[in-house]
Parts: sequence; structure tokens; C-alpha cells
Amino acid sequence: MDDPEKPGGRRATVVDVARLAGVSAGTVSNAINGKRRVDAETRARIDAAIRELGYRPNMAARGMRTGRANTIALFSSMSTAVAAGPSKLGFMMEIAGAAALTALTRDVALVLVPPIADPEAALRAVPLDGALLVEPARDDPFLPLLSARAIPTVAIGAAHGQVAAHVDLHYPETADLLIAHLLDSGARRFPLMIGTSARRYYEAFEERYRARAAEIGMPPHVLRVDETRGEAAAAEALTAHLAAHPDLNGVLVPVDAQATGAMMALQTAGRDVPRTVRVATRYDGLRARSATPPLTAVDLDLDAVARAATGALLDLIDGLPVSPVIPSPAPRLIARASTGPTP
Amino acid sequence: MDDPEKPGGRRATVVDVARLAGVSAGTVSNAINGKRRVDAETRARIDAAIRELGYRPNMAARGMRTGRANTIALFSSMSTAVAAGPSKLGFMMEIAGAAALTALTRDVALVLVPPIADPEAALRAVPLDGALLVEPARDDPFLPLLSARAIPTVAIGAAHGQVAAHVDLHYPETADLLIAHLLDSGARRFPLMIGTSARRYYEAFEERYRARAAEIGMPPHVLRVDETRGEAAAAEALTAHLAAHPDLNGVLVPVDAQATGAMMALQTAGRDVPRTVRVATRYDGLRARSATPPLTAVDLDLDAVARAATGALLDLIDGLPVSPVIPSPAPRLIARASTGPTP
DNA sequence: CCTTTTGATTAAAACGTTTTAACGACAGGC
DNA sequence: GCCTGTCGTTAAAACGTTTTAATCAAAAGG
Repeated sequence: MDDPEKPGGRRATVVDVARLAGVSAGTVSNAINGKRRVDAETRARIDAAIRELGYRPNMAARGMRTGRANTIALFSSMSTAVAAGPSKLGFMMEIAGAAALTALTRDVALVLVPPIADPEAALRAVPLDGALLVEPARDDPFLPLLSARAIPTVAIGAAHGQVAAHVDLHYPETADLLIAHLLDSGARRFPLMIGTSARRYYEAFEERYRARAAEIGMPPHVLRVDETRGEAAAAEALTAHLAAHPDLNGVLVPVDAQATGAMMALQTAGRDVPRTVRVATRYDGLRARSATPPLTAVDLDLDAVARAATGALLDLIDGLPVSPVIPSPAPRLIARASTGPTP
Repeated sequence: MDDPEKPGGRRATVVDVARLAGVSAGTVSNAINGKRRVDAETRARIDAAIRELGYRPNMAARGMRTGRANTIALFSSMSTAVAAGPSKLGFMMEIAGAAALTALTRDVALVLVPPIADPEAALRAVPLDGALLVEPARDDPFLPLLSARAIPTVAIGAAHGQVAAHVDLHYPETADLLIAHLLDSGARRFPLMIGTSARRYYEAFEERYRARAAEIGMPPHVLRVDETRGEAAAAEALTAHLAAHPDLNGVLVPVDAQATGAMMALQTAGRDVPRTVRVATRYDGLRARSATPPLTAVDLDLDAVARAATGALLDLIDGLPVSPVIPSPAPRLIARASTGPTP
């Protein structure tokens, strides 16, 4: 089983296999990747030779010939500050795990590209067949590089029209779900806190929030808080808002790190969650689950999302048709203590 | 700046550059990776040609010639069950981020290999120059594959002698630190809860625990709990132990997911943490920080650990001498409310 | 002034695979 | 019995680098 070395010390190559099977190198190649028909009997001889020599194809050589690298990258475009802490890391990594797994089942490796000072370095290091982008901001540094190199790209959850396809994360529906639940749980006056970077997801939340607020006659307050400054900035912002609007009885904070920041502000202000203030967030990660009280959030089924995105990207690379917006499971509300008595 | 295409539509190659610079392909190669001396003036011409054509080397071709893939892999050998939940994910991912970053600064990409049913698939997909293994168990499925392929491997925090080098995670010192702190905070009778898999880190904790218990005359109780069953199993186990030993006033639970499970058990048993029972864990992740009360833990400086491991692996690949045990920062106790009044 | 050494360069080989064009054998249709 | 395909196979070309061995010019040494 472990006989990867030829007597000569060299690793077995396709011509070694060919020689042993009494056949040409081209036929071995065809037998291996089944592009052309090859006689069943010769194929058997070739398989035997492969096993005997412990042959494994040299991927670099194959890649050079085919132009394929069998590699896709997952780019985390969030700012270094956020990524450094465990803030959005959970989101990224839930996706990374599932994406790596589905890629591997199609014999493709997933390389991780964390936020990096010099984005070109990432593309210099390794050849890529495609890229996965998680909720890219409008000014994402990787996007121009990827499109300049004509690397097929699939975005997860957002696109400003710059990518071939993106999987739908249902931003408006998610916003509606959370807003409706806040209203149901008795919140009548609640601000929306979002980040300052240009993300589709913030835009969608703001749009739905303003629309619904107008419908029910709630004065809208949108708090834009620098998400790179994490919990602390969120706490400060909400504290300031509380001073100006003491009558608030809810908060909608989609970014989980900001949500826990908001909770801190509420606690130091002596507000009781959920009795006097309801809090809801978006990403149902460890952060939301382990807050006190646990936060109402939305199950986005990131596992399924990652699988869909990866599958679509691989199809795109293979030249198969891919719908520009890839469907994903509908978001599902997870009601927790932060918006009322737990069921 | 973006002119990656030759008029012909092809991407520029080394011979295109050579032609434009009026020089041979070999010289261009030498100019690029500086193996041989090349005249300053010709080098300037070559650089100009490279810029003009937007030339970027074809990594697959280079890899075929040199045998290098410019790729290392991070293997997460923990069981799928644990990895699926966010349990040990934080640990893994803190390392993944830092490792990917340091690898990129040396023009190497990091590929992520999650636990997978068929470990061979991971190695089939992509050529690897080396591998990083996070706290491998004694029967880690990847180890035999890696050594059969003679892939340089560095373990993080543990080794049963099967790898060339490993970075020291200071298991005994960490155990001593936590045990001493529990004693300082007034705990006199506390069990140790560890997982059931064969990990160096469990062994070290058990050894130190038993030694110290013997010194101070505390009856040792080691609870082995299946870590793949997460919080729930830990809660059950501690509940059972509480029934048999109601006099306990502390718990040492290095695995963070089990620590929060233990907290649940204590809460439902009506125990007050930290007043009547002190709790301490090892990994200072989101989980420990956001528990109520927050858990005393140990700062392992995983960022530095990952940098050290990655650097050593790359050195190993480059044939540089690497010490078999790579030093890393000493562990530092982070006292939190779970072991006494917060400072 | 001849011989050696050195330094910069080059042409060609090599890396291991896939693809192309060509080939022979064999079958079917007339 | 001849033309046409079809099928399986092959030899050779191609992919884009790096490396090797050779070449040439200039400098150094006597």
C-alpha cells in the first residue's frame, strides 16, 4: 500500500505506469481521467500497474497542461480590526469549513485568504481557479484584482453587480423577519444600528427599517457605527442614543458584535432586557447564543449557503451555466430571551 | 497597470518578456528569482518588460519544474461532531487566520482541511509542501498518510513522536497554573474533566492534577467525558459526579465546551459560581469570555503560536535546521469571575 | 602576449502531464 | 471487394518554467 517510490528513488510517473502496463502514456492519461474511451481490458491492466507502482498523478504537471489549479480561495474582506478579534470570525469560519468540505469532495482545495495589507500577495502566491467572497463591501480590495485576472468569482450574500453570481442571503426578508418580531414582542420605538462600511446588507436593513417605520408611524433612527471598533463603539453609540431618546423599548442590531455592545450599554443604563428593551440581531453565532440573556437571531443556514456557493463556483469554473443569483434556504427566526419570555 | 493579456490573447510568458527585453528566457528566470547574478542594466530592461507586459509567472509551471507547490495545509483532526458545532472551531480558526497570514508573507498559500470522511481525498486534491497539525490525537488519521508521503509536518501543541517538530503549548505549566489558581481561590476538592480521546494534552493535565492532588492530600477524581458529545455530555457527567460528591467546591475543565456544559450542570444543581464552586478552563475563546459568569482561562497567545509553527514549517520545507520543539510564549492566567471576585 | 579565471549570457534539456493528429484494425453497407 | 466509419491506440507536440552545460567576452595573472 505504501510503495510510492520506484526502485530508482523517483516517484512513479505516467510513463512508468505505461511501460508496466505495456501501453502508451496517452492511454494511461485517458484511462485515468476518462476523457476518451479505453478498452476495458487495457484499463484493468493500467489500474493494476497504478496500484503496483503506487502511482499518484503529479498535480503541478497536470495543472500546467490543463491550466487548472484545482484550487479556490475564500477571501475574507472584512477589516483587519474586526477579523483580529473573534467578532465576524465565526461567520467566516462556519462558511470556510463547509466550503472546504464540498470543495474537497470535488477534488479542489480551499485556500484561506485573511485580510492582508497587500492583497496582491495573496494572488501572487498561488494559482486560483476561482474565488469566494463573503459579503464584500462596495470598495472591496480584492474585487478589482479578481476581475482584472478574469478569475471566476461567487459572492456570498451580496453583490454590487461586480461578480458573475452570488448566493442570496435574503437581506430584506431577514430584516422583515426581525422587525416584525420586535413589533410582535411589544417594541414600539427602536433604532437600527448598522456599520459604516458600504455593504449591501446594511442598505437592505436600512431600507426595510425605514419602510416599516413609515408604515407604522415610528420615527426612524439609524445609528451608523464603525464596525471595526467592535463592541465598545456600539456601546458608546447606544449610550448616546439612550440619552437623547430615553423612551426606546427595543434595538435592532444586525452585527452580532455590535449587538453585544448594545447589551452592555443597556445594562449599564439600568435597562432590563427583555422586560423594558427588546434586542434582536442577525447572525446566530456563539456570540448571540451565549449572551445574557441569549439574543434573538436568525438562522441563515450558513452550511447550506456555503455548499451552494461552492457548488456554483465549481460549476462556473467548469463552464456550466450558473444562475446569477443562487437560491439558498429561507431565513428562520430563532426567538430567544432577549425579545421576550422564552417559549 | 491592468494589461495582463498579450495582443494575441495569451497571457504573457517568460519568453515574451525575454523577447521584449532582448534577452534569453533563462536570464529572465534568473532575474526574477535571483539564483544567479545578472547585470544591473539587463535586469532593469527585464523589469521594464515585465511591467509593460504585465507578466506574472505561471505557478503551475514553476511548481512542476521545482517540485514545490507553494502550499501548506492546516489539518483539523478533531472529530466532525466537535468541529460541526462552534466548539473547538474558535481554537482552530484563531490559528488558521494567523497561519494563513504568515504563510502569505512568504508567498505560500494555506489550504484548509476540515475533518473529512476520506482523508486521502484531501491529499489527492492538491500538492502540498507541508502540513500543520493542530493538537493531533495519538490515532490521528492524517499522520500516517503524511509520513508515507514524506510531507514535512509540524504539530501544534502535541506530538507523540511522529512529527519532525512541534511547537510547545506548555501543557504541564498550563495545568499547574490553573490548579494553583483554583487552590488560591479557595477550592479544596475539585475534579478534573477531560475528553476520552488520546491526546497529549489530556495526559499532561491528568498527570499534573494527580501529582498536585497527592501533594495536598486531595482525593483525585478524573472524569473522562466523550468530547464529541459537547456540552450536554459534560453537563450529565458533572451532574452525576455532584450527586456522589456533593462536597466539591471547584471544577477544572480544560475543554471550553465541556466547561460551559459543567456550568449548566452547576446552575441546575443550584450551586453558585464562584461563591460555592470555582470553575476554570484552558482555552480563552469567545466561549469562556461570554459565559456567565465569565470563565477564568489561560491566554495561550495562539497568534504567536501559529506564527511560530508556520515559520518553522516553512523553514523545514526550505531545508533549514529546525529545532524539534519550537518555543512559544509562556501561558498567562486570566483570572475572571468564575474563580472569585473580579479584581 | 599568452593563459586562466571570472562573469554574464544562452541554447537546449528537463519536469510530467494532456492533447492532437495520425494510424491500423475491424465492422458494416453497398 | 471496395469505400466509410468507428474504435482503440500511439507518437509527438505542447504547456511555461528552471536548470544544465556550453559559449563568449573581458579581466586578471604571469
